[in-house]
Amino acid sequence: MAATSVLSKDSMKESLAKSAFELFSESGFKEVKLEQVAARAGVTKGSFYWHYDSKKSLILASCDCYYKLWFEAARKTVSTKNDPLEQLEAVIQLTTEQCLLDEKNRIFTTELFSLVIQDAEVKAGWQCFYRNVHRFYCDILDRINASGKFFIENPAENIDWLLSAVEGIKQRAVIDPDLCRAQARDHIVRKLVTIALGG
Amino acid sequence: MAATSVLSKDSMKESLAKSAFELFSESGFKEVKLEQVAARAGVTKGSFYWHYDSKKSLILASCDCYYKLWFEAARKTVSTKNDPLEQLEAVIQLTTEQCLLDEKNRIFTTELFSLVIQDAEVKAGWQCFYRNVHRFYCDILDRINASGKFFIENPAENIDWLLSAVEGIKQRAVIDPDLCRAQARDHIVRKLVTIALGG
DNA sequence: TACGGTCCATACTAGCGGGTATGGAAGTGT
DNA sequence: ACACTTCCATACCCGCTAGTATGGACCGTA
Repeated sequence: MAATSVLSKDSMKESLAKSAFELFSESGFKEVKLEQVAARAGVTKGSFYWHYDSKKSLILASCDCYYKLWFEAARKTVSTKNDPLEQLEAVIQLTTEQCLLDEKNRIFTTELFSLVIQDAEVKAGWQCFYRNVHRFYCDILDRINASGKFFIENPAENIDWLLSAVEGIKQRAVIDPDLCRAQARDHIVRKLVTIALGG
Repeated sequence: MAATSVLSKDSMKESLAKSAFELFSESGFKEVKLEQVAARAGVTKGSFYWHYDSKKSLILASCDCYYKLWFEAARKTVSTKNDPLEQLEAVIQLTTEQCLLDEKNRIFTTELFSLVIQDAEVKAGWQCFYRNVHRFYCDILDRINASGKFFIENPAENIDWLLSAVEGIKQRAVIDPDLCRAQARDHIVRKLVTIALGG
């Protein structure tokens, strides 16, 4: 197998996953047809099956795509600050914006939760992602503790409450347009920071 | 139309809605087929269409079923206590148990959220239900305030955070079996009460 | 030049499930 | 006794889509 072939194969496989992720984020897993996914990637359904053996494999790939994007954005956001407290605020701000303003994010995660309940593999993937996100936040709290400015007693539990609140906000945002106002957003971010710090 | 016919008609229509609600709570909206719903209610698919004109009507009816059951359980729970603070604790306890122990509840609501995003009618129904739940909790807080024992500054906002946290817990419970331990449950209930009281 | 692997398109199958057409049994009003 | 309504069953249609069968173009290799 030549090097170019390898690249071509992987790139099309990833392109299909990315196309799927985008479409799933607009209409959900069941609504999106394989032909649409293939078309967006520039191939046909027949070719799709050369790269994936089923729709479910594609769904799993699109989840990985989402997980990867989350960490890319989060790490990038963190890297813009030096102070760990500012890092926490920045990541919470990022997460809040995603919940409140990015409807596609909401659609994808909501659909994902349905699947998590129904499918063991999807559940395992989500479980892994959730643990990593949890650790990501905890690391920031640990750095805050190390800085000596604050002392956070139960970082892990605070983060659990933070993540719970975030999911709740995501759902409220679906039916409550007022949450998207800049003022409400800032208020939410401040409240979430308080939760993370154990207040 | 005779009285017996009226009763029979409404009873079968409700029976179909109830059967649908139960099946949806086990496998989700898309998975459940109209034939299953009809069979559980003791009729066939053809008969189903005499009572409902589409699967979507059935879904809406099953949602109403859920909403009704929630308020029945909540009101019953509240009626067992006189002290509004105890009422609050009891309802939060009830809600938590539903989130943590009742998998069917989780499945139904998770599926419901997917639909809320996709369908305007389902969304409107959920919006109405959410408002009523919100008011239900706020009324309890108002009674607590009236009792003079506590003073809760922002009842409405506290309840928003309470409901957000509850939804987050529901999701965490899917992947975290530890939450179902009695000890963890009590801890969560205490924390939620604190949130409701504005702590 | 012959061969085998890669990647893709075209055309097709299969079966599932929402919805319909139709008829019939039982009860009701006159 | 007659028509009429209500409620249900049987049998059927039809659209849709995941997945398959097949063949061909291209590329590296011997």
